[in-house]
Parts: sequence; structure tokens; C-alpha cells
Amino acid sequence: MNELATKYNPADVESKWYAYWMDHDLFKSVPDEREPYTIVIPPPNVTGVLHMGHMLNNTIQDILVRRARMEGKNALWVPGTDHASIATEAKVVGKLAKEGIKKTDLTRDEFLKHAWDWTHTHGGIILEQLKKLGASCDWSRTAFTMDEARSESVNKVFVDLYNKGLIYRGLRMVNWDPEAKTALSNEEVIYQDEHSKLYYLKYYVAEDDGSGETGAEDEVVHRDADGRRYAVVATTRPETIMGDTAMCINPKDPKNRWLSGKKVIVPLVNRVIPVIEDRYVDVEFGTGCLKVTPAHDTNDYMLGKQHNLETIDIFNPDATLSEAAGLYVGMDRFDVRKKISEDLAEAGLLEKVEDYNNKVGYSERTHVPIEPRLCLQWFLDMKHFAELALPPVKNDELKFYPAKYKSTYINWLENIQDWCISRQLWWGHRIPAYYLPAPEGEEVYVVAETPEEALTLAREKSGNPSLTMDDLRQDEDALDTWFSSWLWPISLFDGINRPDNKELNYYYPTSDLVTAPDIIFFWVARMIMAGYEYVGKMPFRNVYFTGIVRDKLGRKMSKSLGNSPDPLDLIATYGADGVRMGMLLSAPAGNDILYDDKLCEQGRNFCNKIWNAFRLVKGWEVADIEQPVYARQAIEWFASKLGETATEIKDLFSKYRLSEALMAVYRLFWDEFSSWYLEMVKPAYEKPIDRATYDATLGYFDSLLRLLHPFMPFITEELWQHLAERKDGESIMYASVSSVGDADPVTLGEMEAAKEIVNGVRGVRASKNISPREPLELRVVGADPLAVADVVKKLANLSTFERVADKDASAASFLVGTTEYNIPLANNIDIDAEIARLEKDLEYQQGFLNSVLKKLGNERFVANAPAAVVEGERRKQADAETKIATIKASLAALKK
RNA sequence: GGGCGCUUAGCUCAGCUGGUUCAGAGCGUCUGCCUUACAAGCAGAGGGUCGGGGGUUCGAAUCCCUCAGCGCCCACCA
Repeated sequence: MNELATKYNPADVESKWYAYWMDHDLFKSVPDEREPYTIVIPPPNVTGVLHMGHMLNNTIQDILVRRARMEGKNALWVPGTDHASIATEAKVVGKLAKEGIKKTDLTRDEFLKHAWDWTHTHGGIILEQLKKLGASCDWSRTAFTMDEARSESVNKVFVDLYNKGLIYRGLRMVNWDPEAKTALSNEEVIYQDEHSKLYYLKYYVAEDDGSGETGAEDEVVHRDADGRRYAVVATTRPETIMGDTAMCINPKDPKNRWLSGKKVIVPLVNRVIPVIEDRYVDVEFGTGCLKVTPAHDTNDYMLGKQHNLETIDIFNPDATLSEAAGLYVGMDRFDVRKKISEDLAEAGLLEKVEDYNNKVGYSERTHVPIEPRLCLQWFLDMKHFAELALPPVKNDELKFYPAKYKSTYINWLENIQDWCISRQLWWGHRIPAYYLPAPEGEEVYVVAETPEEALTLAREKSGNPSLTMDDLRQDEDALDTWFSSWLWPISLFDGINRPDNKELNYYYPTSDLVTAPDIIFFWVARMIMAGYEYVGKMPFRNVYFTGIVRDKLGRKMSKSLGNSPDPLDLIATYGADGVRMGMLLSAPAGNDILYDDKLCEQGRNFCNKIWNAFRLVKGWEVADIEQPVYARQAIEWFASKLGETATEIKDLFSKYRLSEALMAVYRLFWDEFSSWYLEMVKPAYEKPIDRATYDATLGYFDSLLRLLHPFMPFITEELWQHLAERKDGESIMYASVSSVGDADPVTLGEMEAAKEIVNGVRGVRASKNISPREPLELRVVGADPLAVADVVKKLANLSTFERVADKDASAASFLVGTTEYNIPLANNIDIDAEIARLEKDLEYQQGFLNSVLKKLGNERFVANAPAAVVEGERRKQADAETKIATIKASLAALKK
């Protein structure tokens, strides 16, 4: 085998075969009469780069697709990218900032031009990286959430939902990102525990001269040196007091009873505000007095609405203080917090400050604290969609792997809130709403797919036929990114624009969705909603939730920790197949994977093992000689073993236990095939092999490569092409994996016993320091050698393997089942040690026998346990008795 | 505050509706080997009273209760 190196070199092979697959259009799928198997990729951010999460996710998808293809299905994996509205816009803004350009200095069109430039420069890099991994996507279908077909779909759906009354525009408290200056959905807010401060502020009672009554005993009344009464309010956000329009107490709170009906003065601001009463207030928290800032807190907003309070918006969109605040105008909110606490202290209005742990919401994208903000936004009514999306998951029509996410999903849908779909961003699908000229403070608009249609509608609505395009002003907002992603499984087949088309009918519902559990609400749930709304069917039959890739210390991989390896470096070091195996190895469905380079190393080593097994087989010289008995026996056995494992793998795939399936092939190849089978059939040094054995071995190699191919596409293709003459365009990708023979339990059992005997002999060699090259005699005491004795003789290097009537005291011995085996060793036996070993074994067996007898002596066990179980115990008893007799005989012989 | 899940060998995890695949796998560890496919390898070996306690049962890693520890997701407690 001069032409094959002793080590597998992935770099040579990978680019060659990927190009081959592409050149022959082997990833391409068009509808035909076969059963379809479809996966749509979770579209990565268009300007993103591959990270470990993508590696895991896409490895799994590729395995599923390749496996389906080899099962004879018409497999399609559709790739694409997501415009990732806020993430991309933030990147572009950042890039412009470096060039000294502010977004606010640009027009929308100018900014979008920059964004598109950026997208064209960086877009699709990630897809190229996926090719390195071996992803078998139908690249001719590559889509983008903002390409023409997808954008048109989004527009259509928006208009449709608006016309159905499911989209509405409303003034709501939303999560405001002051960095990106946009509203966010609830799902885009991440709460983090924070060590902050609780400020206790004094709110003096208005028009109180100090002569007020003392009040009942259980009341808590604060008075200053002049006797003037004040209430104390605990807050984490003293900078919002300029927006206070009430103070609230619980009507059932005795200690604050005296405040009822009073008015209090906001410290520093000196605004007089009413004391309102609401059971919302927690009597136990702080002092039981709550400051109410309707414009800047969700609960306060709710209170404000109920009690008809004024709302004072004291923030600008960037979270600096606005004119309305009156104080600290133009300062940042956190600077104000610091300053105001100093000013309050100085004015004697700060009672105390305590340390406090609370949760603060951060923007998922820009990582700045969210500011609750009252503004006009577009919302989607989710009740309707929850009703659509709940039943199929509840009744398992649509399955989640692992199933535990089912309850998470159900829980969310049953408590669903309306979805804020508008974003104050430019990069994205612009909302197709058009405003008509209207009096100050009023909004009149129409919603239409095109400006032309909008104009028609606007003329109707206004009753003014002379209205022109210039009179219409399109909504400035863009839609939430997920408003396009939720259509993905439909829009990829153009099912929104052309409902009921051939492609949609063939590929939809798709088969499996592979994604991370953190987007179950953002994406998975919403795709299910859109699927039922627009096609009337589920978008996918199964959802496979991957784990999160962590480092070996269990930490999430992140840029800031620097614990995330570069996937392409890994591929360069270990080969794509090695990395794929590394990703999968410790990733049972839904468990987080603790990534360690060692796993990729194991993958690489496995590639090398396969490679070298191939070198061995292809290096054999074939001759027209008779087939040895051992080879025939080995071949017969391995057919069963292969069948057994293939069945197991099929079962594991059906349960999405992919890492276990890989482990099963791994063991089949490494242990059963390489360590056992090949050693069994291997001809002696420089001796030829017979043709029948050679052909059978190549056949097995072929089967093994097929089982391996979904996991390790490159090396398997390379070797498969070497295995036999292939026509141009042929590929293991389309080799069938479904036809493997059945396993025969008798054959398997016999060989397992044979292996135990071989292991026994090897054990004796190891303990006695006997070279594997020195032939030994093996004797079976009181039984006939196995049917596969020839295999045993070969592997254990036996000169003879025969039956003897009695044990030989000078022989090393071991038991396989209840049968004793002897290896005569003449002088090489340490009688005392042997006796000690046997006595220990005897003790164990007797203890075991006792426990079995105790069980069998229990009438209730015999009466209640199934017959098969009782029978099993009786067998244990018999076996143990036989073993004990054998050991006793050995001991007697030794002690003679 | 609500929900979900986890705890089995040094590490990462299997172990489905209780009983012959019940105590498993991979990696790691230890001991021999540069044996002519592979030292990225070969051959052997050791290692766990299944988190603690209680219960149900003839029988519990598996079912129930309870305690302890850990993780995740939702939720507006200032």
C-alpha cells in the first residue's frame, strides 16, 4: 500500500469531494414520486460567522439529511440567511461610527445603501463556512429573509393579518432599547440579577404645618425636627421621581392609613401629587409606599390608567432626561441617578440607602438596560395564534425532542402576550402602513401591499380622489426580524405568494427542525402559528432541540470569555469529519454539550482507524486458494453483527439519539470489525487471502462506510470510491443504507463465547508474561470445543484446542460460563496463588448462590413473580452450583 | 413567586412502562507491548452500597413521599 499514507489527511480529501458533490448536483432536490424528507435551515444572521452552536446544529441537520437520502427519500435541505434586523443594524451603525458617520446624519435610503453594502460584503460568509463542514444543502435554493420573494410574503401577511383585525396599532408600555432606540418584544429582554441600591426618599405631606394629629397606634408617622410629617418611599430608581404623578398605598395597610386622602410633595421637584390606594401595593415591601411613575414602569402605567393619573415622560429616546423632566435635562439616566441621590441627601430628603438585589432587563442585542417606555407600536394579537398552535403539540402530532420542552411551550402559549412587531429601525421590512394627511393629534392610515394600492385605499378612505402619492407617508418603522422568520418554512417554497403550489405541496410540512431551545418562543412557536394560519398544516413534524455548547468547565461559550474555538481552525486541525464526530459525541438530544478539543481528537483518531483498516484490506494479495474454516466462521458471524447493529442504529435514529447511533457505529467499526473480524480473517504475514473472504470483507467495508457516511461524509466518500470501480457522478451519498441482513442470535452468542475464551487465554498470557507469539495448548474440561473453535485457535494462537475429561492441576485455568478451560503450563504455575484465586472465586459464587436460594425459598416470590423470572433464578442456581463444583474440583486437584 | 429538569465509575452521560443486555458506554487512569493496517495504535486491568432518608412491592437505580444540592425557563414586586 505505497499509495496510501499511514495517516489520513483530511485536507486533501475534503475540498475534492465537496467540489465533486457540487459539480454533480448531488445536493439538489426537485419534487418527484419518492417520499420527501425536508429540513429548512435555521437561517443564521447574514453577516454572522460560524460559531460552535452552528457547528453542532448543522452537523445534526446534515446527518439527518444524509441519512434520509440514503434511506431512499428525496432529501432536501434548504439553506439561507436572516437579515437579523437589530443585530445587523447595530453592526452597520458601529461600522459607520468608526468612519465618523452618525446614523442620524443619514437619510433612510443612504443608510440602507450602507447596510446593503455591508450585507453584500459580509453576507454569505457563514454559508461558505458551512460547506467546509460538509453541509449537503441544496445551494441553488439559498434564500434570504429580505430577498424579493420573502419580502413580498411578509408584506402580504402583514396586510392580511391587519385586514383580519389581528394586527393593531396601540399606545403601550414597551421595552425600549435606548441604545438602538427601538422597541423590543418581551422575548428580546434578558433579565439579570444585579446588586443595586434601594433609596428611601422623603415625600412630605402637602400643606402640613406640623400640627397634624398623631394617629392610631399602629400607624407609622415620620416627622422632621419641625414636626412636619412625611412618607418614606423606597425606590431603586430615584432618577424617575420627576415623572411621579402619585404615591400609592395599600388600603389595607394600617401603618400608612394616615396618608389616605392626603397629598404629598415629590422631593426636589416639589410637585404636589395625590396619595392613591390600590391593593397592588405590597404592604411588606419597603415602607409600603410606592411612588407611581406611569410613563416609566409597566405596573405604574397600569395604576395610572386605573386611577386616571397624568403621565410625564421624562426621557428622550436615548434615555437622557427630556425637557419634561424639568431637572437634569440632557443628562444620562445613570448619571442622574448618582447626582440626584447626592442632591437628595444634601437637601435632607434621603432617609437612607440600602443594598438591594433586583432584576434588571437588558436588551438581548445591545446589552443596555431596557427602559419601559410608552409609545405607539404595532401589535399582533396572539390569542388567536395560541389557539392554533397549542393542540398539535399537546396531542403529539408535532413532536419535540426532548419532550420536556413540550411543557415549556404549552406554558408559554397559555400565558401569551401580544407581540410587539414594530421596531424603530431601518434595516428590515418596512411596515406597509401609509398615513394620510390628518389634523394634529390624529392618525389616519391605510395598510396595503404596495404604495399604489395604498393610494387607492387612501382616496376611498378620505373621500378625496385628488390625493397623490406625495400626500402619503409610509410608516417609518421596520418589522421585527421574526416576523419574516416565522414564515420561513412556507416562504422558502413561496407558499405565501403562490399558495397551494407544487413545491409547497411536496416539501411541506417539512420533516425535522433542528434548533436551539432558546428560540422556542421567538421562532419555533411562531412558525407553528404561521404554518396553521397560512397552510393549515404544521410546518414540521419533529423538532430536535440541541443543547448549548459550553466549554469543559460548563461555561457558555462567548467572545468575552475567549473560550470559543474558531470552527474553521478546528476543521483544519482535526478534519471536518473529526470535528463533526467531536460535536456529536457528547451531545445527547437536549443536553448541553461540554465541548473539549479531546472529542475532536477522538473523531480524528477514528478517521485514522478507518483509514488504516482500509489500508490493511486493500493491501491484501488475493489468490485462488481455499477459504479457511475460521474465515468462513468469521464472515458468517459478522453478517449477523452488522445486521444487529444496523437495526439498533435505525432504532436510535428514529428516536433522534444521534450520538448513541454514532457510538454504535463507532464500536461496530473499531471493536467488532477491526479488533475482532479483521484479526479473524487476516492472512498470515506475507500470505495471500482467498477471494471469497476478500470479497466478503470488501462488502462489509462497504456496508460500514454507508452506516458511517451521514456522520463522516468525507472519509467515507473517499474510501468508498477506492473500494470499487465507480462511474463518474456516483456517490456513497446515494448508496442505500436500508438493506442489511438480520442477526442470528445463535451465531452471535457462539462468537461471544469464543471471544470470552480468547480473552481468557490473553488474560493468562498477560498474567504469566507469555508472549502472544508463543503457541499454547487449550483444553476444555468435560465439554466439546465450540463450533467456532478455528477462530479461537487463530486469535488465541493455540496449537491445540481439545476436550479433556479432567482438570490438570498444573494448568492455568479460567471459566467461561460454566465451562472450565485449562492451559497446561508445567512449571509456570504458582500453586498457592492459584489456590487463593480459586478460593476467592468460590466464596463469591457461594454468596451468590445463597442469595439466589433465598429468593427461591421465598414463597411469595415464587408465587407472584412471572414464570420466566423464576425460571431465570433457577437457572442461576444451577449455573452457580455447577461453577462451585468445578472450582471445588480444581481446588482438590491443586491441593493434592 | 410559578413551571420544568437533573444528582449513576475520576469526567461526560445511557439505563424506556419495576425482574437475564442490571449495575453499563465512551473518555480518562494503571500495567505490559514500537507484534509487518494503525503508538492518532495493540493487549490486559482496576473503578460505582445508582445524592440522603423513608415508603410501596416477593423484588426498586427504575414507582411514591421527604430532605439536600445543582441547572434551566417563565413572572411587573417598587
